[in-house]
Amino acid sequence: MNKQKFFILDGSSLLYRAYYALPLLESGAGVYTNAIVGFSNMLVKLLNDWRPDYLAIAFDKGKHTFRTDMFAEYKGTRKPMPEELRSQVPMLHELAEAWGVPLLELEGYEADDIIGTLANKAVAQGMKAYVVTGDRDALQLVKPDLTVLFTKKGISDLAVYDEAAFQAEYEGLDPIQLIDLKGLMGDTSDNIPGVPKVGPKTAMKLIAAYGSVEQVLLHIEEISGKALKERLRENQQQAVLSKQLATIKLDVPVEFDRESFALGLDGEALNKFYGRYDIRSILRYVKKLASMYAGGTAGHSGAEGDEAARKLLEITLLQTEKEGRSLARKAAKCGSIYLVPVAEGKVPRRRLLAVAVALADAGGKRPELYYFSCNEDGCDDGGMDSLFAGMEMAEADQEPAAAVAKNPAWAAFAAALSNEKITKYLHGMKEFYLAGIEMSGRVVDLELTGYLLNPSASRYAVEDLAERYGSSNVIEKADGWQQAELAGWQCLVLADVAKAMTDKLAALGMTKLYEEIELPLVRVLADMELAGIRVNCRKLQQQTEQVAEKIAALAKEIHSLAGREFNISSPKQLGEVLFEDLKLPVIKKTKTGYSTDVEVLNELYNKHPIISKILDYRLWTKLKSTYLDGIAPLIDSRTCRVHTTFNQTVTATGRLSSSEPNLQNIPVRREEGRHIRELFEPGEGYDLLLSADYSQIELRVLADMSQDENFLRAFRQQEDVHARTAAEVFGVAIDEVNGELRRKAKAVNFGIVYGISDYGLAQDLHIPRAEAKDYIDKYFAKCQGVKSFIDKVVAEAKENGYVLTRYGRRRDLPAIRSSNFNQRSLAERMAMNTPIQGTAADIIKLAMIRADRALRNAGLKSRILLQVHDELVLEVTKDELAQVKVLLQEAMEKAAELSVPLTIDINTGENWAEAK
DNA sequence: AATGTCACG
DNA sequence: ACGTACGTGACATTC
Repeated sequence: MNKQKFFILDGSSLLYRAYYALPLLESGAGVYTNAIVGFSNMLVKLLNDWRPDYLAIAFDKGKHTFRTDMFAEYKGTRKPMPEELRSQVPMLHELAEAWGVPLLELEGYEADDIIGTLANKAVAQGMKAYVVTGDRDALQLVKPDLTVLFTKKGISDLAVYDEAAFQAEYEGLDPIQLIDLKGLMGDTSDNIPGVPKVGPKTAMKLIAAYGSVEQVLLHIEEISGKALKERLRENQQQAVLSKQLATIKLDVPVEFDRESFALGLDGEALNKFYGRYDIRSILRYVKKLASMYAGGTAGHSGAEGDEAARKLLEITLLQTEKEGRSLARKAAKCGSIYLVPVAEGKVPRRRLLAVAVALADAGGKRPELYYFSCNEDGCDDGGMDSLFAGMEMAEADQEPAAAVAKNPAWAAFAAALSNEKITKYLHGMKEFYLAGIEMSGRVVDLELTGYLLNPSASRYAVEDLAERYGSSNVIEKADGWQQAELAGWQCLVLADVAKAMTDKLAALGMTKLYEEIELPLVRVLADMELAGIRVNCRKLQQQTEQVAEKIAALAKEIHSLAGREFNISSPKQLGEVLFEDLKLPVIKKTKTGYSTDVEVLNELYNKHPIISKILDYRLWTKLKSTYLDGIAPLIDSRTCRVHTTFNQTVTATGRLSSSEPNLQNIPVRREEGRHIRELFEPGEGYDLLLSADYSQIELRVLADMSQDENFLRAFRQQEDVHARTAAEVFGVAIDEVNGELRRKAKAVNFGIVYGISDYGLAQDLHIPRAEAKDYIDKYFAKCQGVKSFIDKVVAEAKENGYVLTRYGRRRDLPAIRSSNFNQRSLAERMAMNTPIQGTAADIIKLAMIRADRALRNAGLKSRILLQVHDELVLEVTKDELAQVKVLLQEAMEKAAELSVPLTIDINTGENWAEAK
C-alpha cells in the first residue's frame, strides 16, 4: 500500500516568492499584485499534481499578519496600495481557514525549524514527507521518504529534490553536510559570516576531505596553503557559530497533530472566500478540487461536469480504422476540414498527442467535431490530467508520451490529409511536420495568417484570433474543459474565422507572400529544428571549469578592491559600492537608481582599478550563465545535439527568432566570446560546418529600394561601401579613406538602416550632437537617392498608416500620426527600418526554401541547421562540399533580383568558430 | 512581473 | 521643446 503523503509549506518564503512571481491581477479590489492569488495557484497545482493527504503551513512568528504593505502593491510604481483598498485584500489566515489548513508558528523558532521537526515526525510515523519552500537551505533535510520541493521560476514551478536528485547535483555530499559548507563559506543573504575568503570551491574541498566543520578544525595543521590555514585558525569560533546558524532545528516543541493536518476541502468555504474577493482565476477550480478532496478522502471522481461540457460540444472520439476511413470519406465530400494539433514536449521529444477535426457543411449548421487521441479508449487520461490547460504538470517520472500516430483511426484518416481536393485550415502547421505528417492540397495555417495580418501582435493563439476576427457564432469557452473539448472548441473558432482572415489576407495583397514564402518555409524550419546542431560536451565542460575559475578570481579581486563582499551581479549593490563607498562620479541614472552599464563603466575606466575587473566579471559571467550553463541542460544526452525553436510569428519585421536556446546570439564580436562557437560542430556522419552569409544585404536592399547612385555604383563596381560613403561624405578620394573615416561612415550607414537621428549617431560615435547632425546633413546632400527614399517611406507611412516590404509584408504603424513626439519619432524610425530589415528577411527566407529544395533535389545529405538573419549554417560532408557551395550560391544569390548583385561569403571549418 | 544588463544581426 | 538609434532572447536580481 502506498504511504500517506504529508506536505508542509514554508509560508514565509513562498509568500515572498508569490509576491514577485505574480501576474497583474484584476479583482474586486482593483488592479494590483496579490501574493494570496499566487499562493492559491500554487496550492491548487500542488493538490492537483501531488494529491497530498495531510497539509500544513509554517511561518516565522508574526509574519503571516502581513497583508497589504508587503504583499499587495500597485504594479510598476511599487507604491504601497492606497489605504482605502487595504481592507479589501484577503489576509492569509482567512485563506488558510477557507482551505481548512492549519497555520503553524511558534515564538522563538523559525518556519524552517517547525518544518524540519514536523517533516521528520511524519517520516517517523511511516508517511512520506514533502517540504515545499523557496529557500534552498531546506535541502539539508533531504533523506529517505523526505523530499524537498523547491520553487524554480515563479511559484508553481517546483524542482523536486529527493535523494537521487540531490546526489545528481551535490555529488558525494550528504544533505546534512550543506550546513558544514555554509559554516565555512557563509551566506551574505542570511547574514552568516563563515570564514573570510573561503568560497564554495574551498569549502567543498575541505568538507569532501574531512566531512564536517569540526573535523576540519581538528585537522587544520594538515591543510595546505599558508593563508588558508591561518584564516581557519583565526576564525574557528565563527565557523562553528555559522554552522549553528545554518542548521535547521529538529527539536521544536510541536506536536504532529494528524487530525488537524488531514486535508478535507469544503467547497462552500472556498467559494465564499474566493467569491468574496472576486478571484475568478481560482473560483473555476474550486468545484473540481472540492470533489477531489470531498470529506477528507482523496477521490478521483468529478467527471460529471466534463460529461456535460462534452455533450454540449458533441465531440466524437475516434478509435478504429473504420471510423477514420469513414471520416476521410466524409471530409472529401465537404471539401474542407479544420485541424487543431495538441502537442507537448520539446524537440526531439515533442509528441503530437491528439488532433481535433471539424467538418463544416455548406448548410451553415454548426460544424461536426471529431477527436483523435493517443489512448486505448480514445479518451485523454483523466488520472494525472490537469485541472488547467495552461500549466505544466510536475515532471516527476513521466513516461514518454504516446502519440496520436498510434491511433488506427488517425492512420486511416491520413487519406484525407493527402487528398489534394480537401482544403486544410489549421493552426500551427509546424506541429504536423515535427510529427512527420505531410499534407497535400491547399493548407491555410491561420496562425501564420494571423501573423501576416498583424505582425505586431504578441500572440496568435486560437483564443486571440477568436477575439480579433471572430463572430458571435461560436459558443463560449467553458471552464473545466479537458483537452478534447478545448481543441474541439478551437476547431469551431477556426471554422468561424477562416473566411474573414483569408479574405483579409487577399485584400491586403499577401496571399502570394503566404503561399510562396511563409508556408513553404515551415517545412524547412521543422527540419532544421529536428536536425539540431551537435555540441562538444567535453569542450563545454572544460570551458565551464576554466571560466568558473576566472570568475572566482575576479570576484575575489573585486571584493578586496571594494573593501567588502557584495553581489557583483546586482546592479543595485554594485551601484552602492561604486558611487557611495568609492565615491566615483555618477554618470547616469536609471529609474530605480544608479546606472552601471558598459557605457558608464567605460567612462569610469581610468578612475579606479575596480572598473576593469567588473567589466571582465560581467563578460565572463555572461558567457558562463547564458552560453555554458544555459545551454548545457538543453543538450540531448543521447545525441549531444541542441534543438532550438525557430519562431516564425514573433518579430514585427518578418525576421525569425530563435529560442531555447537562442542560437542567433552566440558570441562572435569579441575574442573571449568567440570560443563559445568552438563548441558547435558537425554531427555524426558529417565532416564540416559551413557558414554562408550575405554580404551587406541590408545596404544592398537600401540601394535597390532607393536607387541611390552612390550605392548602386558602389555595389555594382564591388567597392567597399563604407569607404565609398566616407569618400562622399568627407570629400576625399576612396583610397584616401582611413580607418577612422570609414568607421564613422559605417556608423552613419547603420544609422540610415535603423532610422537615423543625430542623437543616436552621436551616442554611437561618442561625438557631440552637432557634429553628428553635420555628418547626416552631408550624407543626405551627397546621397540624395537615400534621402528622398526615406522621406518617401515616412510620407507614405503617414498617408497609409503602414509600410510594406518588397514582397508585400505589411506592418501597421498607427503611432506615426501620434501627437506624442516620442511615439511619433519611434514610428518614423520603424517606417524607415522595417522595409529594409523586412525585405532582407523575405530574401533569406526565400533563399532557405530554395537551398533546401536544391539540396533535396540533388539527393544530398548535407543540410541547413541554423539561420542567423543574414547567414545560414549547414553541416556538410567532405565529398558534397564543392557541390553544396555551388548550389548555395545559386540559391542565395539568385533568391531575389535586385538592381545590385547579391553576394555571399562561404566559410567552412571543423566548428562554427572556424567557419567564419 | 519588472528591471537592468548584454549577447547577436 | 521633446530626448531615441532598428530587431530580437536569456539571465540574475528584486527584499
